[in-house]
Amino acid sequence: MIRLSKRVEYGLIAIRHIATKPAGEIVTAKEIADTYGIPYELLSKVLQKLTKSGLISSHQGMRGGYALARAPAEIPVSLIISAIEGTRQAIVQCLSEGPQTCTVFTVCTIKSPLTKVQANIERAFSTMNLSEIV
Amino acid sequence: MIRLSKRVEYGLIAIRHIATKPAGEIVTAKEIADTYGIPYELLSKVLQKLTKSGLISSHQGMRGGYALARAPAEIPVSLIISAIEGTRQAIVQCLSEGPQTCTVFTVCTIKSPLTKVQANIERAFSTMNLSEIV
DNA sequence: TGAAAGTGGACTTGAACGGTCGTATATTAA
DNA sequence: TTAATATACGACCGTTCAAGTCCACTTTCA
Ligand code: SF4
Ligand code: SF4
Repeated sequence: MIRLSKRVEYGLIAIRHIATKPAGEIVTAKEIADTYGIPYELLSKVLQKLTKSGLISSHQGMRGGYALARAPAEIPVSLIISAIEGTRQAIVQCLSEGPQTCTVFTVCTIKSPLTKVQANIERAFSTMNLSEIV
Repeated sequence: MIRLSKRVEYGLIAIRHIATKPAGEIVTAKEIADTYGIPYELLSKVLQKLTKSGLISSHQGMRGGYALARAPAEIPVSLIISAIEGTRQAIVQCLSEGPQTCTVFTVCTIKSPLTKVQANIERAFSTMNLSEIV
């Protein structure tokens, strides 16, 4: 079906939470987890992925935590999704894992229209940035 | 992630195949399965669901098969998806299984923007009909 | 009557998701 | 220097679901 993973939802909630704070303020994973009732360990994983892709910056050690690495307007939702999902972010297999991975690719008659749908969805997510959902 | 199920893809391929035939011509599940290399039993289930929702008509017995029940322009892709997926066709849980099913619903800060995204996707699928993908 | 077709339920398998645990490492305050 | 607090990271577990398979039944027509 067409469903966002919980990780993506948690990531969106978390990065939005960070964005509501004064710029540069550091927020801990625990604070976010407690605020929204999200499993701490799972949220940590998500925040680490967002860190690795450069959307937020991490600060280890005591008094550490996370802060935005860019302005909210510079963070499209599409980047958040791809940071968390890695591959598997396309509506159909052949568009994310490659044509070879689908056994019916050569005779498939719907990949062309679905590619257009995919483009529409991508555009929807890339034109919406963090500042719009705060 | 955001992915169409294989059932939906098979359903789209199948119903498009039927639509390419002269109106009223009956096509067997076996013919479709053979043409596209789709597992026959799985395809049958999908066609049965499309039949139950009135998008195609079935004819049992020898020389039986399936035919379109409406004109292609009267079959939006959204109907095909909902016929096959039943529930679980929303981008987030709270929109398809109901608000109560999500443990963080009351404090969730992203459901409002995601509802808009959902509306966009629904519009994309409901404005595209079968005649456009043939 | 029998072959060809749809109907429908049960079942298996594998992968993915959500979640958890344990440990290592970095930083800072006392 | 040390203890507390925080991220980093990999391994692990249980459930659910998608995909596919199997089989028994019914309908229809030649
Ligand atoms: S080739 Fe067709 S069936 Fe295969 S993944 Fe792409 S759209 Fe789906
Ligand atoms: S309430 Fe928020 S977290 Fe829960 S399903 Fe809806 S969007 Fe996702």
